[in-house]
Amino acid sequence: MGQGAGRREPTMREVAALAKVSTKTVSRVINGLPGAGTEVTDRVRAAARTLGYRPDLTASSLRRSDRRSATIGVLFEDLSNPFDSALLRAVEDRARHSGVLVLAGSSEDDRALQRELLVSLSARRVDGVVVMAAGGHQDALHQERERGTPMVLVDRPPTFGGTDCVTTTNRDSSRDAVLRLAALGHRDIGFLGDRRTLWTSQERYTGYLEGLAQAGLTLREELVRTDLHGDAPAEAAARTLLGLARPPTALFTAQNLVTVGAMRALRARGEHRRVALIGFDDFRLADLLEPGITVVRQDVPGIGRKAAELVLARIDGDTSPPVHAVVPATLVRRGSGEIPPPTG
Amino acid sequence: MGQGAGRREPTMREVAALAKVSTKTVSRVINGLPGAGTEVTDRVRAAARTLGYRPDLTASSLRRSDRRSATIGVLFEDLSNPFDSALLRAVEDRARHSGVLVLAGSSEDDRALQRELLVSLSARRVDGVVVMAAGGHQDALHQERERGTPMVLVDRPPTFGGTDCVTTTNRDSSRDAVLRLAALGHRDIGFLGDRRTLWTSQERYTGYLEGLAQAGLTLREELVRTDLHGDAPAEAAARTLLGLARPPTALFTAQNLVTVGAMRALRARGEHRRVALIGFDDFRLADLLEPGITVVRQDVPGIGRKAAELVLARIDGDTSPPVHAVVPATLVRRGSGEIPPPTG
DNA sequence: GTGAAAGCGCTAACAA
DNA sequence: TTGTTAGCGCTTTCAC
Repeated sequence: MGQGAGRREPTMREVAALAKVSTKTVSRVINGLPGAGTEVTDRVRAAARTLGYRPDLTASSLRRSDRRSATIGVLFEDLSNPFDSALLRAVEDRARHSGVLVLAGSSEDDRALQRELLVSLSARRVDGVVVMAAGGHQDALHQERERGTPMVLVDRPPTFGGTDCVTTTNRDSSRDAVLRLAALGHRDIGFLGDRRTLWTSQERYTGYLEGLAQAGLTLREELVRTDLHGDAPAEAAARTLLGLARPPTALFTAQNLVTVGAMRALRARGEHRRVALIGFDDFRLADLLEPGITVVRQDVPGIGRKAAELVLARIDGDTSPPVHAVVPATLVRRGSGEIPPPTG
Repeated sequence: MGQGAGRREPTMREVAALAKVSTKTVSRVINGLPGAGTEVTDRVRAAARTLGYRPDLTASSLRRSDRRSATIGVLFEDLSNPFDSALLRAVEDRARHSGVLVLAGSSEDDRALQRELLVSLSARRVDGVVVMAAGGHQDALHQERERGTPMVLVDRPPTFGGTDCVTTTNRDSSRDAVLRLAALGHRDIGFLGDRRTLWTSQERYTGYLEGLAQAGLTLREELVRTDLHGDAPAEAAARTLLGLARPPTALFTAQNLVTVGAMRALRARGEHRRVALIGFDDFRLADLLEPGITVVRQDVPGIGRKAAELVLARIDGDTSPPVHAVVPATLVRRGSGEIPPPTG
C-alpha cells in the first residue's frame, strides 16, 4: 500500500453524476438544506457513500458568503507550558462545541515569531484568534485587529483599544497573599518576580506593594528581585535574599517557575519549614511537597472558556463594546503560606 | 472601532488593477516565481503594500496542482496533559520549520470523538496527521489511512499495516527498571499500571515480567494492579498493596499519574523513605520531592520531532517502507529507586 | 516577460 | 423540487 500523498478525493460533481442530479442538489443534501425530495436525497446519500465522498470545507468556505473557515488561531507563548496547554485545552473544548477547530502555535514570547505566525494564520483565513501577547510593543497584534480580525487577548491585556481580553485577579490576589503573610506576623516579606516587561509581573508586584502598604509595612527594596526568567535565576536570587543579614521571613513568588526556584533555594538551605512561601500559579504536586506549597490558583479552564466564548461571539457578529473579563483566582492553603515568623 | 467579522481582504485582482498588470503577474511576484521584470515587480509590491494585500492560502491551495494546505492535524488524547503538550510542541516546531501549521485536537481516548475530529480535519484538507490512537479498534484510523492520508502514530503503534509510528522503549526500559530494583536486593516488587487496553501498559507490564524472570524472581500476582486510571485509583491500589501481610518492598509504577498516586499512598503511610519506587514517565518537580523520584524518562521532544519528520516526508512523496521508530528512554536516578530492601 | 482563458470544488442567485 | 449560470481567489495552461 502506498505511503504517498494518496489518491484524489471524490468531488461533489462525481457524486452528482452518479446520483444523476445537479451538483446544487448534492450540495443541498450534504448541507442538510431544505428543498430536496426524499427519493433524491436517498440517491445522493447512496452515491456519496459509494464514492466515499467527503465535503471540502476550504472550497465551500471560499464560495460561501460568510467565508467562515470554522477555524480559529491560538497563539500562546509555549504550548508545552502547563498553563498554556491547559488554556489551549479549554479553548479547544469550547470551540469544538461550536464546530470550530484550533490552529495552534507557540510564539516563544518573540514578537517577530508572533508576527510571522499571525501572518500564517491569516493566510489560512482563520475566523479569529486568541492570543497571549508577546512582551513589548503589540503593533503586530494591533494591526491585525485593525484589519478586522476578531481577537481576544488572554493573560495580558492589549495596549490598544477595541479588543476583548481575559485576565485573572493578578493584583488583588497578590495583595491578599501578602496581607495573609503579614497577618501571620511577617514583617520582612521578599518578592521574586519574572520579567518586568510582562504585564502580569507588574500587576503582581503592584499587588505586593499594596499589600505591604495596607499592612503598614515599609518596602525593603533589597528584598525585591525581578526579571527572573526560569527557575535557575530565581533560585540564585532566593539564595541571595536568604543570605542577607536581615533575611526575609516570608517570600511571595510571582510566577510558577520562580516559585520552583525559591523552593530549591529554601531546600538547599534547609529552611523550607522555617520561611513562609506563597506562589502565584498552581502546579502539579504542590501538595506532595513538604510542606505543601500555598499558591494563588488561576481558574485556567474558566479563562480559556471565556476567551473562546468571546472570540466566537465576535465572529458571530457581536458588536457590543469590548470586554475585559477578569476571572477570579483563589488562594489554596497547603502549609508553606501558613508558616509564622520565628518568635523573638 | 468595529468588533465584528471585519472588512473584506483585498484580492489579487485588486492588486493587479492598481499595479496595472494581470493577476498572473501578481501571482508570480507574490510567490517569488521567475519571469517578472524588476520594474513590474516593484509596482506590484507597492500596490500590494498599499492595499495591505495578504495571499489567501486556501484559495491558492484549491487551485494548485499539489493541493497542499501546509497544515497537518495533530490528534492526541489530551492536549493539557504534560506528555501530550510536550509532544505537540515538538511536532509544532518541526512543522513550522517547513512552513506547516498544526490543527490540534484532543480525542479524550474516545473513538467516536477521534473519528469525528478526523472528519473535521479531512474537511479542512490537512496534508497529513499525527495521531495518538485511542484505545480499542483503530478502524477509523485505518480507513483514513486507506484513503491515502499520510499518517504517523505516536506512543502506540497501529494495529494495521502500511503506517509509520514512533514509540519509546517501553518494554526494555521497564525491564531494566525492575532489574535495577532486583539488583538492590528487592524480591517483592509490585506493579501498578493503568488501563490494560493501552498498548504502552501492556508493553510495560511485559517488561516487568521479563525483569522478574531475568532476575530469577517469581511473580506474585497479588502485587500486580492494573486498570488504574488517574492518581486516585492508583493511590487506593498502592495502599492495598502496602497493607498486605507481605507487602512489596519496591514498586514499579507504569505511568505518570499512577506514580503520583503511589507517592501519595507511600507518604500517607510514612513509608516513602522505606519503599523503593521507580516510575515510568518523568514529571516536573520529581527532583524536589523527598526522596527524589527515580523515573524512566522518555525523549518526548525526540519522539515529536521524529513523528513530524516522518509525516512531512510522506507528504513530500516519500514512498519507502513504513517505519516503526523507537526512541530510547533513559533511567533518571533521583533516590526513590535506590532505596534498598529492609535488612533481615 | 506578460497576459487571457479556463477551472480547482463549491455555493449564491436566479430560473424553470 | 430541481437545475443553470456565474464566480469565490487563486494558479494552470498556453498564447503572445
